[in-house]
Amino acid sequence: MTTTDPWMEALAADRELLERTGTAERVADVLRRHLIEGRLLPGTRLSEESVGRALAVSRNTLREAFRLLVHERLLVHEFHRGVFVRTLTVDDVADLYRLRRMLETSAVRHARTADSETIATVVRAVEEGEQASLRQDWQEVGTANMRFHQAIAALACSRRVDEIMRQLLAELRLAFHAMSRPQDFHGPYLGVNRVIADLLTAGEYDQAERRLDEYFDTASTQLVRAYEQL
Amino acid sequence: MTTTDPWMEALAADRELLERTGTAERVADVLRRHLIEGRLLPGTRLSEESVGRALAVSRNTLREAFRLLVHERLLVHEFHRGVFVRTLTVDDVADLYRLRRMLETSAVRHARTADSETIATVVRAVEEGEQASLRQDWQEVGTANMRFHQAIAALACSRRVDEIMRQLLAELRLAFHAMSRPQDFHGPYLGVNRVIADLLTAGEYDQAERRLDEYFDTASTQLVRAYEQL
DNA sequence: GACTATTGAATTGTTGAACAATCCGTCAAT
DNA sequence: ATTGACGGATTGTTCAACAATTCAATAGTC
Repeated sequence: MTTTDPWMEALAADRELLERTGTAERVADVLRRHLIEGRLLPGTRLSEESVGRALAVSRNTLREAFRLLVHERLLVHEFHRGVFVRTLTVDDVADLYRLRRMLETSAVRHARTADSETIATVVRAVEEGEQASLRQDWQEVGTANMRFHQAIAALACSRRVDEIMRQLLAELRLAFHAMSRPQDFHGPYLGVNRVIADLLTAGEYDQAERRLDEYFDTASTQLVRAYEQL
Repeated sequence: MTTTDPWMEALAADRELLERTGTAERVADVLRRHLIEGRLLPGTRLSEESVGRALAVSRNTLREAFRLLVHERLLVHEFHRGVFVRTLTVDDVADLYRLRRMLETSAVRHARTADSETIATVVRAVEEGEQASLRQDWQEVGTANMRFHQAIAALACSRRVDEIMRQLLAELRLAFHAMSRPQDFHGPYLGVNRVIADLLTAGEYDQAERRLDEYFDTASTQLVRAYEQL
């Protein structure tokens, strides 16, 4: 009876949903949220004692959480000095955009193999951005823009690409928060996003890729330029 | 006097060379080497007590090392059960090849901006593979092939791409070690590698990219096919 | 015999304390 | 202003303890 039951496989697919998680992971989640929301300025030192006391976890558990975030490049670790909120260099920002361009344009190129629901997610992100723009909710415009690009990367249908993209965007937020008017780097691209989404639904993948590539030309130089003046 | 001395900058560039490293990192290095060299069969459980005793480190330090390797997907962590050497599924192998194809073809496309030394590294990897093939040293043929693809990815001139590629290839080795005759998956591609390298030195980037894409068509289906029969 | 419940040993999860190693600011000396 | 020594504070690492959980073996039930 325990052979290949058709329903059992459906259950097994949801196996990962009930993955229990330890304290270190949860601590890392909390810190990660604070980091990507810009509550901690780059360069800030996170002392084991104070953070541990604030979250009521032991130093050992906290250090495990720190390791995770260091591996995700949100924190940097200096031996015998502690962990600090990462401060991205101009080279880092340029590098992040290089990687983004590679992943996203490749994803669009392989979009013809993606199912319609995946493309619908892209469209939805654009719509949410447009509505947020009408409300003049620039904060939400920014996160909708992030979701748009996450959705673009998802066209590759690869768990690993999704994961890399998640990390990449989290890291990029460190750069955005360091600047004075982050809105300027999301609002102007609403139109391009719409065009790309429409091209995707129309099946014009080559054109979508070209538009995306042009977007990166302007967006990356703009951000790098702005980031250069510390 | 401590202003912008021309030599001081040269020194500062070598700053990263003296990064001291803690015990956890070194433990992770040791375990990583054993993992990618196939000394531990996938599915093997690494008990904190025995590994800690073997390496003479405390449980806490060992757990920090485990976290790093879990983050690199070389180990998997099951709550209250321990860490195990990862066993890749067929989907994992397919996903790894999807990501490789994206990164490597994109890297080749942007190869025109890479300096000649970076391309020379590709050629060198091919030559080392060819010489190892003459010696019938199939082990070395395999690692030379890995170096070739690492060098291809390096054409993107991105620290992050290099890092992702390193992890990706380490993960792939888990799949190779699980198979009976790993040689079959490196040797046949020596010719293609040579062709791609020659096209790169000749500046024929589009053709190089097309050849690489074709390589992935055959290589990925071959490996997935072989991996399906457990 | 097949299935379920219970028990207990073994392992992991987490904490707290301890000590060594190192960093950093301070102050004195030159 | 530079150097050197001192001392407090922080991190690096280990150890011991206990709670939580798994796993295998046992016994019990139909």
